[in-house]
Amino acid sequence: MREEASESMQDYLKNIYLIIRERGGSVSTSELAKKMRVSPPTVTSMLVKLGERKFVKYEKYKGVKLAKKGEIIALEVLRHHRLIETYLVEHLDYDWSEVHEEADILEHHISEKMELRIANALGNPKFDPHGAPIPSADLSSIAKDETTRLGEHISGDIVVIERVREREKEELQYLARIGMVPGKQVEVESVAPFGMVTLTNENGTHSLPKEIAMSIHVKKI
Amino acid sequence: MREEASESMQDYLKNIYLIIRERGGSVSTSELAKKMRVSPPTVTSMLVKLGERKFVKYEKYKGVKLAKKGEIIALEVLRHHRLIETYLVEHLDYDWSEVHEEADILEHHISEKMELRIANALGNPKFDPHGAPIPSADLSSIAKDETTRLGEHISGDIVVIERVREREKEELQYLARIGMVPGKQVEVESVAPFGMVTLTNENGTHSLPKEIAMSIHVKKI
DNA sequence: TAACTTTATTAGGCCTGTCTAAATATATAT
DNA sequence: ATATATATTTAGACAGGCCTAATAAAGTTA
Ligand SMILES: [Mn+2]
Ligand SMILES: [Mn+2]
Ligand SMILES: [Mn+2]
Ligand SMILES: [Mn+2]
Repeated sequence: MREEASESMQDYLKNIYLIIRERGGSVSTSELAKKMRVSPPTVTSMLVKLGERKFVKYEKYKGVKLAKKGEIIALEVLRHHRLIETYLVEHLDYDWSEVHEEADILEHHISEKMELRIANALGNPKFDPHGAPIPSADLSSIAKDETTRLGEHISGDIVVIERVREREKEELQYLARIGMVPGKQVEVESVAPFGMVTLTNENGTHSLPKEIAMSIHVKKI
Repeated sequence: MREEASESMQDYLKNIYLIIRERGGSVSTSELAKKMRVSPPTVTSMLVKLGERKFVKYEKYKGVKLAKKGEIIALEVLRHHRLIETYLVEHLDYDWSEVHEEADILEHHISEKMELRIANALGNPKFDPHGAPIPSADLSSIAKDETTRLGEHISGDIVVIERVREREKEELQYLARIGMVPGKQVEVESVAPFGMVTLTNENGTHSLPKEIAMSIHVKKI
């Protein structure tokens, strides 16, 4: 399946999937251009091509959504990505915060056999080291998101971190350093009106910009 | 270094290196075209490009050799290839005979960090599962070949297999099945004039075409 | 709704790696 | 040494993925 789409197409499909999964609706040319670090005309011409090949539903000036074929490819690439990240952390001594780049390349190049061997070596995990759900081997399912965002919580809430979304490596390293990683418990101390959240965890008290707090998924306890 | 050459260039350089290491001299257009499964004009234009970028020394109608820059890239890619093959066998339950394709792709896509982590996980091996030498981390050295070819030996010689060169997967699987793998001892029973060698190992007696016997490197004991 | 701003598409071009067909250089055989 | 065969290069084309500049559509504001 994935071999039907070039590496570049696979990345477009994956990114369309990720944007829509996070916030629904459809994806605009400029949004995709920004995420893929490519010019808008490049996106337009790729969307035309992906549309012709029935990977996406694209209507001029109206944004793009995935067609079934495209969603399957997106899930396949995402499964590879998240399995690779997990493998690098569990078996090759990578840090949580530094696996992304490597996985972003290798996701397109491992065989189905290697995917299987990696998944087996890991015991078929359902989540990657950031807490992101790994699509099932048959690509039929991916864990539903039942979390809230740390940035939505109010003073006094006590939560457990379930997931930290992809961000710049330095940001992730900082969060790791202050103990804001999946599995840790955090209490919301205060929420300032100008977008700063103060939190306490086992490491002490820390303040984070709301944007960062919104990229941390949690469950209230 | 390797990032200066495209994936395709890396493969040309690697294959030029492999041909010259095996038999010296220079490499012809048609030879390379055959090895790379590409048309001769494609090779010509690539050689011109590699020459302009000082990766090779190429003279029209006279074949190609590697320049220093090109040799370093070839060694780097080869190190990746052989480390990956070793890793797949040692840690991901691949069979000796089925690692080649995977490594042929991944060799271009792993980072220097991953190379290092893989090498460490393996204890910095000097040889891959086929017995081929792995270039050193600084690419300054690669084990000298001190073996003879099984196909050169005469009746009565007793040898140990040191290396089995890359061939079709099915051929390697057959050799594995009859116990012709690195580390095993073999006695040459007879050498027929029409190019058939008969051998005895712990599995019994087997005949191999001379061409195959020539791709098995051994040391006489 | 008219003017202006923002977003998206069209037009045209470039580079890489590949191909086939035609031309030419080199090697081989009579 | 000439003719023939083989190997190689040149010429010209194409698809993929990207770009900038120009144009046009959609959205926003007055
Ligand atoms: Mn990618
Ligand atoms: Mn897969
Ligand atoms: Mn390769
Ligand atoms: Mn390397």
